[in-house]
Amino acid sequence: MTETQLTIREMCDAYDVTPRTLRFYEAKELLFPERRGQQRLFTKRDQARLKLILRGKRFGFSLEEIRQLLDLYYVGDQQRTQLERTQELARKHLADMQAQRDELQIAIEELKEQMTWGAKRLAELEKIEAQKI
Amino acid sequence: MTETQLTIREMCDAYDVTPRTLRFYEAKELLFPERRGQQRLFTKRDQARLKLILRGKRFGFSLEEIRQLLDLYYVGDQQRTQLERTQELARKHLADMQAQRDELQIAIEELKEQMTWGAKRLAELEKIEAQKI
DNA sequence: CGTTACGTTTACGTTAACGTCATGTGTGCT
DNA sequence: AGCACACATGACGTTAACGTAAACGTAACG
Repeated sequence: MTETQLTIREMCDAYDVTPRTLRFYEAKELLFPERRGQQRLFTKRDQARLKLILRGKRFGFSLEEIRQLLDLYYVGDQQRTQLERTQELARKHLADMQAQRDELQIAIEELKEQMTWGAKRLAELEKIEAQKI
Repeated sequence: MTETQLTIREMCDAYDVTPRTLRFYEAKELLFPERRGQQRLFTKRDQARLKLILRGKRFGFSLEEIRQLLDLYYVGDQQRTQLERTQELARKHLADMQAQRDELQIAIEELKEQMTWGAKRLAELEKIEAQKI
């Protein structure tokens, strides 16, 4: 049975990060590993959070932004005003992400065009080289 | 007729960047403004490049990555090997961007789910508050 | 019992991408 | 001529997100 608690090394291997990074995230209150003596033990919750952190980073969100968003996934027993604030924040991020996706789609198509153009140029160059021989 | 050459200030106003940023991009060889005496004059080409730079940044690419990609849009008269190298680089970036888009789509859907869940919680809390009154 | 492996804290170093400040120069207006 | 003003060039400062090194604890292994 796969242990639900991971040591720092197992965590690093599993998610391809360094120990320094995990300690840094803990210091920034993004993760809250438990302790066995001095050792850190990363729970399922920490693992889920780390996945979200890494994903957020790939989308260009700062750690501070991510920290606030993480609350959304672990609401549990919040006050009403806090919950409303979190929802509002989420709305903004959602809009951000949708805009980013749309713009990304456009950029992808443009890049594809440029590449087919480049491919044509290459084909021409090869023809010319073939003639030289 | 809208002048095709922009001064640094016009450029800043048009694209919402600071002079420092434009000089920095020039130092990093991302832009190549001409000179009238000492003054910089940003050509159409520089403006197009700046748009691509800003877009690249929004997608989380580093300036160095962007610099290399910009070549793709200004191939003109490259050598064959250089052109091939550029195409290869573009393929990787394209794959990157597509993966990013797909992952982004998934994250968007997940976030939406969390938000409807949060909305339900909010509705419950409001019911309870209404009863208290 | 020494040492090897893994973990900890503390502190200083590093890189990217600019911001900020001091100082100098050319340009047009009055 | 005098002056403001936009722009130029260094040079140093700043922030985020870690890297790296020093100095120490502890558990297992031969």
